[in-house]
Amino acid sequence: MTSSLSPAAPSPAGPSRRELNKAATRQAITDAALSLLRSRGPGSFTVEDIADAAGISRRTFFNYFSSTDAALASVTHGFLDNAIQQFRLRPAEEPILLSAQAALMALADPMTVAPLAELFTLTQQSALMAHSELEAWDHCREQITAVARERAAGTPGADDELYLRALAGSVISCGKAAMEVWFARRGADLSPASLAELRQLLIDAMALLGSGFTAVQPPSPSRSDSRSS
Amino acid sequence: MTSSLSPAAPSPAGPSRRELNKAATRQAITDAALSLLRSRGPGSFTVEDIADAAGISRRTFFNYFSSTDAALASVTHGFLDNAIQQFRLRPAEEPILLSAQAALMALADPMTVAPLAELFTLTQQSALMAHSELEAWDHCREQITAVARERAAGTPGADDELYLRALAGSVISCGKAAMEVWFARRGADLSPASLAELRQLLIDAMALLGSGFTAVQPPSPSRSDSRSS
DNA sequence: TCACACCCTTACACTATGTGCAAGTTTGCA
DNA sequence: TGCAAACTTGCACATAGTGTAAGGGTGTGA
Repeated sequence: MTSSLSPAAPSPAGPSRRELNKAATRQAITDAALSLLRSRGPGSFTVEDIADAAGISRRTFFNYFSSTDAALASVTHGFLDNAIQQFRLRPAEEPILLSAQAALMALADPMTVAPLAELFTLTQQSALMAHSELEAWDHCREQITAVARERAAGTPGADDELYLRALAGSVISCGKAAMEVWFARRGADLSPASLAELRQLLIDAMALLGSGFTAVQPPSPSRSDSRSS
Repeated sequence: MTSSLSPAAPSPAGPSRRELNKAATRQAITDAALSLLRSRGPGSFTVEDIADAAGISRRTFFNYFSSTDAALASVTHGFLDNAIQQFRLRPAEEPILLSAQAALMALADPMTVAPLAELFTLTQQSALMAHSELEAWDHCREQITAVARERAAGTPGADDELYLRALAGSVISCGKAAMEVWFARRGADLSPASLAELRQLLIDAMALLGSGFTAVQPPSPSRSDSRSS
């Protein structure tokens, strides 16, 4: 774990050696966990297996993650933290649903989605959505609530907790629903056509939410037209 | 655990002795768990403590629940199963949001809400929503999805998975949001006024969802008016 | 360059979780 | 009554998760 390169840190005052080491260890752990998930399937390897594969002690594993579940869920966490970051970048005046849609669009690229897609397929498409997986989504929900709350400080009508929480929760649920449907339809297919379908599903989901789920009865051709690429 | 009453089962062909015993044991476990939660606070008692308090062996505990968390979450599970039951009773033609609202109304009575309210307050108002707690809500989401799917078999427009999952997830999120806000405002207050507020919050939450969260800008007096009893 | 303080890793010990198994007990049924 | 199925229990064991103290790498100031 201790790469002894030239001791001088480069001039661009980046993260310190300690931070780099920690990040590398963290990455080594999740890589090892994913590798074991690929080779043995879910639930058939232990913390010690991961620690051995990552070249660290069992105790150190627990300094980074509280369980094998949590190590795997770091993939989801990374994805969703990314989403939050994109979400924060949106202008404060923009309607929240549009911000969410835009943030999600920014994530529908192969590099970002690939780890999550693989995780989903390897864990049997959310058959038994792991505990930590649910926690990751819930954590994201809280983040969105917080951002919405900040924005609402200026907006007169959107100031109550019910509105904020209900909206944030619904956004998360719809985003999750879109990804689940996509995984169910396409598996780990990351082709441009498949990613276009994912984007369309995310747009459709946000549209459903924005319309109060009333756009059902009329079979309007502009609704969920995701099947035709 | 073995109450030796008259061996003859009563004529009203109710549940068998075995089922009664199992139900009693299950209840004894959750009672013991709740009691320990009250007296010691969350995270400060073990499975063995619960088993001792319930008068069963540690091994038997695990025949009923997979963790202390799960034992406590049975409260939430009971509440939500009740909700699903009410939900199923609604006519199939009724819009899902109305069905959800009606089902939730039926649960806003003291006897039904009390256990959940106590659990919430004892676990610091969802500060660290336990793993199993999240699972309970997720399970309920799946149930609602299933019911909606059955209904959609007849309806032409609502047949796709995205619609079903997004809607069910949003309904759950909004219901959860309403309860969270209520707990935050009222704690374990079960007075008629408090329960009326809960009902209003649930109605408001479903209304928000039904309107696509657009009823924000105009400060219409009919919106979230829950503060005035 | 050295020395010191700090952070991180690790081994060890220990409690708690969760499960398989086999024996004992209760319940259902003929 | 007697048997079969279901339930409980004790035991053993692998794994999870945490406190602690010792050792090694890292930042910093003299």
